[in-house]
Amino acid sequence: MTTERTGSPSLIDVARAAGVSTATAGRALGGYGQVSERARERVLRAAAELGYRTNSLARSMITGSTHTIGVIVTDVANPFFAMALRGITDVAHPAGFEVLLVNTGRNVEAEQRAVTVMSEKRVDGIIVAAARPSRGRHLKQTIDAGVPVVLLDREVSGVSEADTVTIDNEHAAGEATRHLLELGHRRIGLVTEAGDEFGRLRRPGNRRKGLLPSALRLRGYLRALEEAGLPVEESLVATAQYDRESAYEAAGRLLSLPEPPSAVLCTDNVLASGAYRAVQDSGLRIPEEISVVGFDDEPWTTLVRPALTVVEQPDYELGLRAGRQLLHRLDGGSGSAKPQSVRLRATLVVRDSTACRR
Amino acid sequence: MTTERTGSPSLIDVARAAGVSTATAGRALGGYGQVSERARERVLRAAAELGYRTNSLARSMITGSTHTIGVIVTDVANPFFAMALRGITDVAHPAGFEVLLVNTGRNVEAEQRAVTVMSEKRVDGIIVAAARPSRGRHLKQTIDAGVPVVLLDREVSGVSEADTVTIDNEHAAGEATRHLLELGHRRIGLVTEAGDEFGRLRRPGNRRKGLLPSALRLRGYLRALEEAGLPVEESLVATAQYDRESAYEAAGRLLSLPEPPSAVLCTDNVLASGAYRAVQDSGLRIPEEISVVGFDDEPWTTLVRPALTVVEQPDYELGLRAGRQLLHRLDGGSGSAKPQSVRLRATLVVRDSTACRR
DNA sequence: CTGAAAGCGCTTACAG
DNA sequence: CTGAAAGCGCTTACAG
Repeated sequence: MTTERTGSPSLIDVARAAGVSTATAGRALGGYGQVSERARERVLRAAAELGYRTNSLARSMITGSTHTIGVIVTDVANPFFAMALRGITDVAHPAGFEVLLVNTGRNVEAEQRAVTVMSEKRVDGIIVAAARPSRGRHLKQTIDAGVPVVLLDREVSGVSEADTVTIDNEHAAGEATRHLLELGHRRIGLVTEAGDEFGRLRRPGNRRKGLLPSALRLRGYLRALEEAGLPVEESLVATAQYDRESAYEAAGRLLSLPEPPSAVLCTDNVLASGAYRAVQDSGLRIPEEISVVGFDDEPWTTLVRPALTVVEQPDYELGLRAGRQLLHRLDGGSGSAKPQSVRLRATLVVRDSTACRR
Repeated sequence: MTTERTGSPSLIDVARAAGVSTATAGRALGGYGQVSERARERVLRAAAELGYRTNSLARSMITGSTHTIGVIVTDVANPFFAMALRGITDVAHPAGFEVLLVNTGRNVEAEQRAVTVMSEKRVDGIIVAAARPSRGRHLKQTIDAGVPVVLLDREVSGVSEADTVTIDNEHAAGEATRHLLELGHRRIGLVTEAGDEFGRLRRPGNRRKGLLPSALRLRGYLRALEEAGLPVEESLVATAQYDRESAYEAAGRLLSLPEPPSAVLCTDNVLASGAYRAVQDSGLRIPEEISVVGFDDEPWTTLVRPALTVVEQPDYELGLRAGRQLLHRLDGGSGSAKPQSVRLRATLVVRDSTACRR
């Protein structure tokens, strides 16, 4: 029976109108198999007249592919992820893939639910910026169930089968720290959300995966100090929640230390804006009295005075590469090839907020 | 025949393992209909053991709902849309809806394709920030085909059946202009991407829908000047492409006018950052020698010195309301109720970049 | 090149 | 509460 008024016209309706079988109509419309020019024309005309739209659900159920990739991030409103997301869509759309987006708000349960739902919706693959590098069982299961996963921005312990596209955070933070060391700074403060990893990181030989970017940056900072033969002082590592206000307070704590740092490094763009504000409010002159380094090259960093020295992350490219990685794997070519690991370099951009220690 | 090794286990496999019919297994797993406690337990256990994941495609094909909403924006990387998008996901996810995201890059053809694909994927509804307010046929067709559409941030001519969630741009720009007028400014420059609408807007009685926010802001500016009995000078309206560099140049043109403005209003956050930069580089002191007003309350506006006076748009709420609007319509309650039109107010936040004309 | 038939994996009356 | 059967709208061998 035909669904004439209930919903949208089906292939049956089109086939009937064109005077062919549904098989032929499907071939003409779907661009597969062989169809005579004459049949094709009649089908296309009928489809246009009826306002026919293919039902992708039915097609996907048969073909096994939805041409949809899942993208899971912790916060789309963070410029870093917003840019990465654009990188992903910019490679996905031209390739004929749609993006199913989930924002987890850094909640692992939300991430687990997202992965489940995406599996049920039969996405072809998933790109995920994991909320917690130590929680990866759901991702492992997803891969085992045959859904390719690309880890974005952060590796996850126990998910070694996934492709990985990250930034060399440890090296980047090291660069920034060395830059300050070369300027003569000996007491360098850090504003980070990974302060609680301090103890774990100090234990030597701790090379396991599963650290958030901020923790890796903390490690880069610590290593650079050690290599310079400087003592690491825990009071110089100020922990903040992941928001501007908390970073403001953390930076304030550094500045009011009995022996305050002569330079401050922030491990992230959100924290940097809060810390920069705190330094402004402290009345200290940048860079004469204190040097400041941020992470991520947001537009505002060149608008403030003095312009901020930053570690510039290739956020857009990160997304681009993750998208390509996934599409490549879906292409079948590399179907079950061994996981690829791409690590992009961040660049230190020296501007006016860093200067020699007076 | 069972798909035992080919793919993931199906309901048939679960039913067999649990010793019940697929109908019963489906009821137990899907949470619909009546199932005895005993049967439910056996089914759930079997499903867990097999690692069963429901196939949403099959379910959706029958139920007619995918629990997915399409979201179309011009640029996810723009903080304004990034925030709106988060508003949408924040209301969609808790309600059990996923978001299918398309970035059009302001390209109408991309938008048309997006709408088609989303229809074919049978999204339950679409939220769209249209690329061109004058091009709405594809949206109209979508609505006619039974897919609810909510217009975000911009109305589209000829799509009167859609719900609408916008900001009162004309009023907001008027407020900003009046603020400058009250400070004694008589020559107020505008940096906008809608400069080419200048002629059309000046013709009185032009009340048709289908103007981009920037054009509405231009209109608000023009009206405020007229109401103040001031002549409108075309040379004070500097047109820019939608990027920082172009805004930098446009602002530069204003400043090098024979008789330059004593105040500049920017109709958008991207343009504002470029214009602010141009003023900085001009050497003019803000606000002593020139006042500056921006749009959108980005974090950087309080980081620059002097802090920027801005029109603050409720970007997050815009997304939230659009999401709610759509979900409400999907709830059936308001199924075919007449279209709702929500207009949110933007707020003028006066800071240090505006002062009395000297 | 074309069509009849089977089948993708579910849900939904319907009868018991 | 349970199950056999029909059906959602397509694509895919298979035979002609």
